[in-house]
Amino acid sequence: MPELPEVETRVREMRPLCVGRTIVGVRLQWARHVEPLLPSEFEQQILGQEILAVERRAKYLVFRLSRQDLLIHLRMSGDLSVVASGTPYEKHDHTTLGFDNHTELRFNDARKFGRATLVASAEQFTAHLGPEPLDPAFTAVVLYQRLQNSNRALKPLLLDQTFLAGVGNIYCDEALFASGLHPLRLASSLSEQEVALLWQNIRQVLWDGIARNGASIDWVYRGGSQQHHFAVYGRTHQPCLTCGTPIQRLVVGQRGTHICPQCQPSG
DNA sequence: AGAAATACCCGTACGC
DNA sequence: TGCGTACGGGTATTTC
Repeated sequence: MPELPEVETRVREMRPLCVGRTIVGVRLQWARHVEPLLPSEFEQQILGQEILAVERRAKYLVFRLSRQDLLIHLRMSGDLSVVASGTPYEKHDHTTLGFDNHTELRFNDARKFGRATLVASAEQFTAHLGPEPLDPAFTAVVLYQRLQNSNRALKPLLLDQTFLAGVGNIYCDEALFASGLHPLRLASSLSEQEVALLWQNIRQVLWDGIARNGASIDWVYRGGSQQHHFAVYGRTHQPCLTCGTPIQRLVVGQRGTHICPQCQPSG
């Protein structure tokens, strides 16, 4: 369940392993990974291009290539790694890019939700997305104005990538809890004070996630400890860390939602 | 037009 | 044990 912090973690991990590499080989095991291009088109276009930079926009990893941009979205279960050429393939290694130094970038994606999109311009491709929550330009005032313009419930709005880019279900629940806001509150009903708190907490939970290298959650089924450091997400029926009230799970906009009914009054 | 619901996937957890 | 089923999650697409 990579959200902004998990994607940012991968960006930082991939950057030193990918920048400066030239793509000399392609292996596609799942054609739809590269839609809307056909595998043959994808391969023909990407071969020979050098990776100039690795960046992030929303939940996309952006690989700046010689002539194009490659955007990788991990969706639910995707993960990236760079391994030595010849390393045996893992079960769900669907897309592999071979580099000029005997290493390979492997896109493992158990649920096949991810995408590797080759485009002329990442900016154009992501133009419809909302502001970056960690960008200095994203101020509390900007958030307040955007919330004022909406009649929707708070949570579905925060998850709408055209409203705000990079926040997913987990960090959304965490930010709302930290702000004492009920997920069904009407966006435009928030006071300036409430928005200021929400703005601060959105950024805080994201920064915290990045600081922990996105390792707070067992996202992509990496074996071992399933420990996480969240206050409400995944803590249904467990006591609220603030007041002890059992955490409730409800469904908001089709999404599992975790709240403390005491700390996040619906009224 | 805008908002809500559905489709896309499959590993996992659960019930019988 | 093994089979069947519900569930989750981000976003493009479809429906309301």
